[in-house]
Amino acid sequence: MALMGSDDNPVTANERVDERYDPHPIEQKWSARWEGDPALYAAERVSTKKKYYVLEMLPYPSGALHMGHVRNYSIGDALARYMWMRGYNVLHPMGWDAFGLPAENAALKNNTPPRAWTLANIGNMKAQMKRLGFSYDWATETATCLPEYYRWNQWFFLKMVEKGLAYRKKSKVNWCPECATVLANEQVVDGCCWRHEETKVEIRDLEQWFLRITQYADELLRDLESLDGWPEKVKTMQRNWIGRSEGAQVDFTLESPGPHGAKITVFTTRIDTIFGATSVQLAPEHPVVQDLIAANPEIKDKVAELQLEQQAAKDAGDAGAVEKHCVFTGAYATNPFNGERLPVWVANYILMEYGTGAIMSVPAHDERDYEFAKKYGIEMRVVILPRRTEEPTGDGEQEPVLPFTHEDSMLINSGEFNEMSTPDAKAAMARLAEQKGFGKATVTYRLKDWGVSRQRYWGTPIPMVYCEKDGIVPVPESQLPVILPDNVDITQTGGSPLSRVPAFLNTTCPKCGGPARRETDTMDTFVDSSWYFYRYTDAQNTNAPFDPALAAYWFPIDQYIGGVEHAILHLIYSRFWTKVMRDLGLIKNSEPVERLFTQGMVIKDGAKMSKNKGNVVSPDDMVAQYGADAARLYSLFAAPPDRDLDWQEQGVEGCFRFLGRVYRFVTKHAKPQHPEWRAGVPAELGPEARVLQRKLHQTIAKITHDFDSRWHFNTSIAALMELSNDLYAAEGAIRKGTVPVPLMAQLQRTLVQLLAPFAPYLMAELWETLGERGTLLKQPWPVFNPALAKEDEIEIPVQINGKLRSRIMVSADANEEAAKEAAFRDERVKAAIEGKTIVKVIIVPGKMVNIVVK
RNA sequence: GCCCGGGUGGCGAAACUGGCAGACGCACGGGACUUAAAAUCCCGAGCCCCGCAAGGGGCGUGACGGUUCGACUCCGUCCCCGGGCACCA
Repeated sequence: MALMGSDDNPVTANERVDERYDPHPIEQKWSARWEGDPALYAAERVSTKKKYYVLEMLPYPSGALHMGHVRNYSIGDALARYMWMRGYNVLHPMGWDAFGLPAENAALKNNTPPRAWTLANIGNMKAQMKRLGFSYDWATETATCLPEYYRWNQWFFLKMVEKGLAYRKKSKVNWCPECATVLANEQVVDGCCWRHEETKVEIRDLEQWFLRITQYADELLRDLESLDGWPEKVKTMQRNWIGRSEGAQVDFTLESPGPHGAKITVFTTRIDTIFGATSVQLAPEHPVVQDLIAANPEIKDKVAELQLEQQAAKDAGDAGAVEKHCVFTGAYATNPFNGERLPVWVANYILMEYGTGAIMSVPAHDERDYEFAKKYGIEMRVVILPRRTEEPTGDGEQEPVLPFTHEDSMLINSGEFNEMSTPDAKAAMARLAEQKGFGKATVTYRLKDWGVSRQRYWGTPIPMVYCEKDGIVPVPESQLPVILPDNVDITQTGGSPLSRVPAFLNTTCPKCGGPARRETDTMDTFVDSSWYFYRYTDAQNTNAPFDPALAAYWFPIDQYIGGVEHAILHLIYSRFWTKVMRDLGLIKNSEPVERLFTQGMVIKDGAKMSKNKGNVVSPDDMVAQYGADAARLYSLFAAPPDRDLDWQEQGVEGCFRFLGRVYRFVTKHAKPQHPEWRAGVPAELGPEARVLQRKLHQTIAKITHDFDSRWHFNTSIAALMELSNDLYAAEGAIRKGTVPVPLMAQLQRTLVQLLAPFAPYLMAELWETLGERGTLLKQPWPVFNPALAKEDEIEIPVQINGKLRSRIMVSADANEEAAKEAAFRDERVKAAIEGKTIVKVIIVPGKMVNIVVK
């Protein structure tokens, strides 16, 4: 055995002192071992342990992972590993959101069939994930494009048809010319397609399948209250999206009725102001407008113009900025509350999609109506006043500043309702309207039913058949899955590609056996991701989407991690689907996710990474250069997980260096053959050893606390760096032999365990170096001893008049008296208060002393 | 316009309940090792001023004001950046 330097003690130092940290052989070695042990990350089917379901949002298999994925999965993986070490039965699955348009686009571009393209991408990305060392149970892997999965989409769809939750209707839909398909409301952003930010969405009339999510609107809203583990921001976004608003509908009778009806139903949240209504306003697309045009053709062009203006405003995504224009139709309608005759107008600021597409205009008490009425010189009538809590100061009614819209008001000029408060009047007026049959209290939602038909190929076929004799007929459950055919020409545009596949299109009616056509639209891919996490609990099941008993065990998901961009789309559909499944009797839980974490974006050079900006960093490059551990470590170290992360390659290098330091320390100081290596740590330690022991216990406390509460892994890793720095600083003491071998062993073992959730490859290797067998993952998490973590002596600041003037050493549990004494004994303090009067001394034990002098 | 985040050294950040601002890392400077370099190890460092130096003083968490013995932290007014919502009756 060759000894190194002359002062190297053979008992304390190994020979591989200068060995360089090369992550690649280590990561390859462990990758191969883990690959050969499929049970390693498998959840126990039957277990006495507490369960923990940690889930990261499943990726779309676009071809390669990006840094956002690496960050997302590094957070989830650290948590999964930690929970394993805490002794939980952990489910940590992964899958693929494998249907969707990019596969068709790629097919057009490269002449590769969508299936082959998608499966190749999955293969590639799965290899990347394995290379990064994520602890997924691949036995539960799910790809939504496989018939084994999507048949259950079809099954759910049939159940929803049965329950009246899926229905077909003709309606105005959002059409993206680029995607050549329909979009859900949720997929339209500022009048443009969510995937094509430059492409304006067109409005088309189409027959579509809809899911009745509005039936659950109230519950979706109400249950947000119970989601304590969700970010407030996401809940607010969902609340806004659902947009519940309580109000009333009131029928205004038309003087000259047309074929579209004799009345105009308006929606208002302020029925209490109805005596102040001075006109009725219709959306340009309101059906009654057709009748009014027929009666008065002069307004036709103007209405068309208003409609165009409205569309332009929507496209611009800046609706509020567009000027209000209106046209008087010449018609009149009667206010049922006071029999008053009101002019009917068409206005460009009234939306057909919301409420009833008609309003009563109350210029004195509504900002928009006020703006419009001022412009057109329409009468304003004040019918509510601020409520006086005290006696009026003067006589005569005080005119409020218009528009006056406060809820805390009192009615005037409103007949029998005079002097009622706004809430009382709302209730009383709605009641009267209902009694007399011209209105009622209603609730309106912004949320619309979910249009799920897509005129695309690469998606789940909708399991319905059209028969000339029997009409729309569901495919019987026994005939599922309706297989998506291969070899479909998707190069032609216009219409669903499946409609050009006769073998698919032509079928027989399940009812009468006669010739029939299949539905050729496919489902929105958000259907796939609405319930995939249930499938993970029972991915191989061929008789049901999953075994209810397994779902009951694993659900709700304990921790879901993903990007905030899914705050409404995916996360609201998932909540809806869970409630439907509950009502189908499949599950007991009403919410899928207990705790939700939304991580920040990965930024580089001040912008989100994107091909356009050319600032993309490839995970493969990072792994090739620094190894998976360093890349993952950096993605957690550079910023707290909820904040945006600025990617700096030199930062990765810093993490790589840190891992190198840990590697070298352990390879140098591991002495598993030493007779005392496994002995207990002595109760009495010298000062140098004690410093290390204290730091160790403080570090365990810190990391444990970070996992259990804040998830500020950047500070966890910083604490581990501090521990490692202290170990290096103690090398002199180690050489002298003043750090007992059992403590050395404990220091290294614990450091490796604490780092294991963040850098699993190297820690597995070092665990072995330390002479340990067995999976690190299944070792119990280190326990800290508060007595050992406690400082004996601490330095505290002494301030004079709030300014730092000195620092003193006191015992950690020094009381006020002791701290005060020590402070006044200090030379610098003495000098600073010389000749001054002491007004007051503030002492916070263990923190500071402040002496106030004059 | 409304609702959330955020604004701290050259940079990423830390300070968890009002108690030493800048932990940890990057970049930088110096030293050790080396024929040399890389790698590694050690030391330094918010800014400004005084001093040859040891050291001393002042300023400092977007701006201004307030509360307090004491404010990155609490309150008020405002500015900037990011995100969400926005004619929703």
